[in-house]
Amino acid sequence: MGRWEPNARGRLEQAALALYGERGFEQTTAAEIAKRAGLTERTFFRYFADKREVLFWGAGALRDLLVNAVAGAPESATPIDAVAAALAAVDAMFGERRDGARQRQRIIAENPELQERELIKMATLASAMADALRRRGVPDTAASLAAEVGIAIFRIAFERWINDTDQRDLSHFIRESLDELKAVTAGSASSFLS
Amino acid sequence: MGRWEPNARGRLEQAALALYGERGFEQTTAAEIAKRAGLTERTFFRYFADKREVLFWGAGALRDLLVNAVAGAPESATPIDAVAAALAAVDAMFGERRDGARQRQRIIAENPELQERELIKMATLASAMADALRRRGVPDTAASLAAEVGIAIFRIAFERWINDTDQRDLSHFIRESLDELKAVTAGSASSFLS
DNA sequence: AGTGTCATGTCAGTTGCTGTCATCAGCATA
DNA sequence: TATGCTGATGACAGCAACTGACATGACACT
Repeated sequence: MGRWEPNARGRLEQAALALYGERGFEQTTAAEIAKRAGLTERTFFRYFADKREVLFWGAGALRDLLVNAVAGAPESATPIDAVAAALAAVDAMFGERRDGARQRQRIIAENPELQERELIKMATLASAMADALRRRGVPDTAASLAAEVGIAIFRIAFERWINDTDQRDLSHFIRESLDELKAVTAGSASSFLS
Repeated sequence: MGRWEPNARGRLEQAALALYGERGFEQTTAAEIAKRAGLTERTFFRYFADKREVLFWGAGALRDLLVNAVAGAPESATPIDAVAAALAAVDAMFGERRDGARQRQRIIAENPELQERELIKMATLASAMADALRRRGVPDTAASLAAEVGIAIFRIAFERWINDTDQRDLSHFIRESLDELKAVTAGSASSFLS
């Protein structure tokens, strides 16, 4: 066997998740995480840009998934169609592990710094989807709007899914939110600005 | 005159904005800000919870403005109507000082930590508006959606306004985005989830 | 054997932020 | 006038998040 135990990153991640869950995010120091993983604090920061990033480094893969789904939607699909297809793809990928998602979300919900990081990751996803829509020829503003609205739907659907006591899956809530959105925006609107 | 120069908070804010503008946010230390304001670092942190908050502490007033506008919208107004009215109120309040807004936005755009803080402030606004809508009797999901979508519209309209070279005012872009949203969501949609 | 690479360790330093106690003008009240 | 309280600030010590610089030693390749 090699000089070092294998999978340093994975050990750090596991140790961090365990400690964040036990004591909470703020009450956990980087040195403690490293120690539990059998490494040093310095090495922790070589793998993760900061303490928060442990919970979010998977966002890159999620972004690729969304972008590919948007790009791969049929030519005939409207912007919202393409976004809806992308969200459905997310369900297919992460839909099973609701318990893990719950645990992670509980940790995030307890700490404002983590919520900030989550929001900027979501914004990154929206931005990437908007770019993908523009590559499909969708005009600038429409692309931004469809992507941003799609992420809003995802956030709301995800929250409801996490807190759902039945076994309804994520795409159920996505569909529900999407329909409700259409109902909400169909109203008169903008009359106060004219 | 008193023992202390008056308006410590204002002096700190002014010093911070100046330094953030000159050297950038990261390159400015809390001690430097305090020194320029004729105070100590400790006092800086008594007025502002952290370095970032200097740029965002006005958000409380903005929240009140939005909430009051939503609450004060006529009974007949749909959720989106109420949200649109609230955004129009923001334009009336902050619409004139575009140059200040530009400067502030430039500083934020250059630093991810500041973007995170901006996003959580926006999320707070959305949440407050959603609550205000619920108090009007709007159902749960619809309230969240209308508020979240309203903030998305605001963000996009604000960005376009900041970068606009003509003299079109903020409400112009809000109206534009709102109409575009209606067009975008009116499409078929959700067919991929059925 | 020699040489370079790569993951990790070690150490020292900066900065954001916090807790705690001291100071001292101004005000009230006796 | 004396006394005591209050509220804003300073002074100081300390922790924890990160960063830069350099050292180490197993492994691979030649």
